[in-house]
Amino acid sequence: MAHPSQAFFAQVYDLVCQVPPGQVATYGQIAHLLGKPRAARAVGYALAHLPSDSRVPWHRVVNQQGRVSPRGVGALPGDRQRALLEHEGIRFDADGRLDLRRLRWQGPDAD
DNA sequence: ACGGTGACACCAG
DNA sequence: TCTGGTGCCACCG
Repeated sequence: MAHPSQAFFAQVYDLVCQVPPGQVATYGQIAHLLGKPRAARAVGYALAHLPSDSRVPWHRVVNQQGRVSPRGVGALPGDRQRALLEHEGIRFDADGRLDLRRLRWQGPDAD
């Protein structure tokens, strides 16, 4: 919370914290739930700046294709996200995609 | 105030 | 389906 300037970040974190293990949300979905359907990119920006010691389940947020977004250039971090998800029982196909239709979080009202 | 940047989404070929 | 272009939003010098 805190300074109004960081209000958006706080809202993103609070919402992502509500995504239960074994389920996932998309950047656009988070933006929609925050009342800003066009802010998907900003959601990604917020998660990208999350401190490493954070308890926010950032790995449960994937892109609309159901794949973990490549970070940076050489980037192994994507593998880390995938590993965390697989640890929660989520399966990936040969193309590195998960079944969004089956795993997508239904929103704060659903849980 | 302004322009560049990024873990995106959407649409046209 | 995949790829490239475009729009969008918040943040940072």
